[in-house]
Amino acid sequence: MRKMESYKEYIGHDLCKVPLSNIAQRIMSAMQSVPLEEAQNSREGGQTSSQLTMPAFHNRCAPAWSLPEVLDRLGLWGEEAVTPCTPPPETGFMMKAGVAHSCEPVPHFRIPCNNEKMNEYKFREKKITLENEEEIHDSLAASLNMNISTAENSSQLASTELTDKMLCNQNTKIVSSVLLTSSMSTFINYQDVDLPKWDDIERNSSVQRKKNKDSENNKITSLKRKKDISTYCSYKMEQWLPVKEDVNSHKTKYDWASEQAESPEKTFCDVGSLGHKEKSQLITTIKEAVAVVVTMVFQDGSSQLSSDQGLVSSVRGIVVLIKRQTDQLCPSKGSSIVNPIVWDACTRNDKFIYLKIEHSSVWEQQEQTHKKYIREILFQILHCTVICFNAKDFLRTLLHVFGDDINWKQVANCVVLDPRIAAWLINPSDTVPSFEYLIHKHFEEPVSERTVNMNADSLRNTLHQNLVLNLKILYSIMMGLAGELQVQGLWKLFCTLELPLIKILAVMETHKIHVNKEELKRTSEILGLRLKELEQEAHRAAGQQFLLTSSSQLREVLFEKLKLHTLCEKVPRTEMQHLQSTSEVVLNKLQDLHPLPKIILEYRQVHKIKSTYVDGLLSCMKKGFISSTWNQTGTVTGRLSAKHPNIQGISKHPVQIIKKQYVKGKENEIVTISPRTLFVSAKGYTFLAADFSHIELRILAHLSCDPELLKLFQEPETTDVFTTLASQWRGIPSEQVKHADREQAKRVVYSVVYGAGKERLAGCLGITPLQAGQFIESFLVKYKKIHDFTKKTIEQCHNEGYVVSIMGRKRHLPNINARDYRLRTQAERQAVNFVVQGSAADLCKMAMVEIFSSVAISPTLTARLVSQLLQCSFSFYDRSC
DNA sequence: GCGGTGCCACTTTGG
DNA sequence: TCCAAAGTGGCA
Repeated sequence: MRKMESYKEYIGHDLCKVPLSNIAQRIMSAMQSVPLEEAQNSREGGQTSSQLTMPAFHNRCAPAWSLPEVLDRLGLWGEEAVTPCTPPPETGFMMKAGVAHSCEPVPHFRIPCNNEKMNEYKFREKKITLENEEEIHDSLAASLNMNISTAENSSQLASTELTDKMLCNQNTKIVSSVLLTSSMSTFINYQDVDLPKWDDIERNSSVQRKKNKDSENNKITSLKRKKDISTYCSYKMEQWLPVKEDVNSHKTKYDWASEQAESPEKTFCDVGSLGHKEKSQLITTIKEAVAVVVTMVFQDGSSQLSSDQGLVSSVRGIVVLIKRQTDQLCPSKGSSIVNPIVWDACTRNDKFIYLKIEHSSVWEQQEQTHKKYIREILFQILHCTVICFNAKDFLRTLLHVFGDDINWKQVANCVVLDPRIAAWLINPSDTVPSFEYLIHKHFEEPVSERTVNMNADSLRNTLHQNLVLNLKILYSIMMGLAGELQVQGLWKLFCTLELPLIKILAVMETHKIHVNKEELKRTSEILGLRLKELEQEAHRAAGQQFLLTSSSQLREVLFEKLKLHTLCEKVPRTEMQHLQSTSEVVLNKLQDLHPLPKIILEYRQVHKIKSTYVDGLLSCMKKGFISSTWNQTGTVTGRLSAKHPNIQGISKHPVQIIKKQYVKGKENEIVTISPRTLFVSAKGYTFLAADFSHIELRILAHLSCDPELLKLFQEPETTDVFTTLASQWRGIPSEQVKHADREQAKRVVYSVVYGAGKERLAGCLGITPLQAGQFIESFLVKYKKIHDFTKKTIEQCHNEGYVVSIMGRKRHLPNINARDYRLRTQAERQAVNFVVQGSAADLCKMAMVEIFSSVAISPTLTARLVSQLLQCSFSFYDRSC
């Protein structure tokens, strides 16, 4: 949400006239550097090139995944973007369309690992390198040049040298430096020395980052109070030494019980107990750390690593494992995950600290001093590579608790690794419900904690010990998953899309969306009254009382009492129990035979609005606003999902309610209720909705190369594909196509593309199955290559066992070779759907990441980027506008 | 009889 | 025998 005045300036008028910053100009010229023809050639090239061992779809992904380039290849840029234009000679942003299809992404990061899988992977990579050396060279140079040239003004050659160095010097690479050049590239890409800095946080390349880090710290230190009050310090420096570790303890694979319980203060150090000197020493330690592993501890004693983590409990503190050096990992046999006990022996320099967040009853001044120091530490932690299970929750808490001191731009700059997301990316059918589940999965042994027969003290000791051990395990699991991601070719996707998205979602969740509570309550009453009326009408029509919301009771009335099924054709059955369905499709069929079905249809519509969008929304409200929770690992296709409320499912279409007037002579009033207008923007602001246009269909056109479908997008007069299709089918000019027609056309297209049966389509369109069958056939004849694409995808899935999106997102479909016809065909449809829907998810996430990083730089750039990116499809959801 | 839980049917959204 | 979600209420 931006200030209205600013957006009017940028969007309301001619965007081309908006002056651009230096870096924005570079981006824009790079966006324009690939002519349409060339882009199309590369598209065809991508289809025919099959020398590589990777699946064909994977070949399409660009090694340097810049959004403009990917979109270019999909024909997603507007006219301006495809006009040939020579970029300025000094630009480090040249895109080479020809390289786009040729290889899988080359990861910048290596986990020292000797297992066979890794060797095989390296071999494969080497093979690719030899075959496409030049292209990879160029593409890497292109991707890295953006990072380096702006900061160091170096040539392409210099950056390539750096790349080589990085690739050769694998065994000693540390996580943080790697992430600077891969996951952070999204943000660093936009760097320009000419750009005004928006805050004190450095946001430069790895080289400059280091320099700035030092000066940043000096700044922080200078902010510190001259005298630290540490009167209640009872612990000294020695006490935040590493926990005692038993080198011989790896006799069993995973022996929790063998760890001796120690006193909690020896386990990890509460930073509140440190003296002045120790405090600054701690800051230095964090500054030099290669990574930090963090977890939040809640009031009820649970942590982010507990399976029953504090749902209601508030945050008590944060436990941090400071990794001072990269571990010399000793991989266990047959597993890419390192045995934590073995690994334990190599980590003597690690430190554990505890940061108290909760407000206690100590003197106000001490509290302030403490908070200031905690803030300093967190500030420093945000400069490290942070590993956290459910990192989004951690970042959101930081924004919430330290909202005055830590803003979203600082969070935007940090590098977080979340093993949950890594595990989900490897197997998207697995939502990875808890950390314990993750351990269980990777060590294949039940995890139990020794908590029986203990007094309060030893119980606490054990909890602390477990926490320490869990943080170590978390680190090693993350390392293992990183290796696995590389083996699977998912590392770049993880770093460039999923990791930056964590921060975006954390920031999104801290935003408050205001809701008109009074309006909601009023609406709830109106709807309640209408429901009562409809209930009475239904009882009269049925000739008996029954529960309208109960499908079984309705089934009884419709088919046993009124026997309506005997008056029409076959009534569809429910999926699981094969009972006569009472769904919308059925009720639509029955509505001419009896008044009851129509009443039920209206009742359901009103009931849905009341329960989900009005009362449901009220129950999600906190102090007059709502904020959805976003789930990054909740879908198999890579899409995001939202809950409490599901903001993606808020009804789009307004509903008209007859409000009866109980005053004589007064006419009934018709009230229009549109759930989306119940959200209100703050004064002086407005909601801006921006959307890709026909993204899945465009992806389908790209992947299938169907000439008819491509034509639809290439014809300049075609503004909206579904409107065009609806006008063709109905034989009316496109101006006369209603919104409902367009929506129907959309559903029909997707239904047919993804393999809907004629019965389903017939129900959807209100035509006979025979007609529907004919329609499907003619559609697939007209768009012949879609069918070819579907066949090819299914075939590929049969061979490989999985399918891949354009950016390498994978979905395994074990049922693809099932004997059961039903299971097999379902897997086949899912395979086709995943390739397209997963690719759309890739692009949407990429857009989010690009837009988010550009917002942090300049609204002008953002406006240009958004408008081009989304084909200028804006709408304002605010009645005041 | 009461409350919690899981499954199912149905609805909304997105494509 | 379109795909992917979340929310609600009934029912066992």
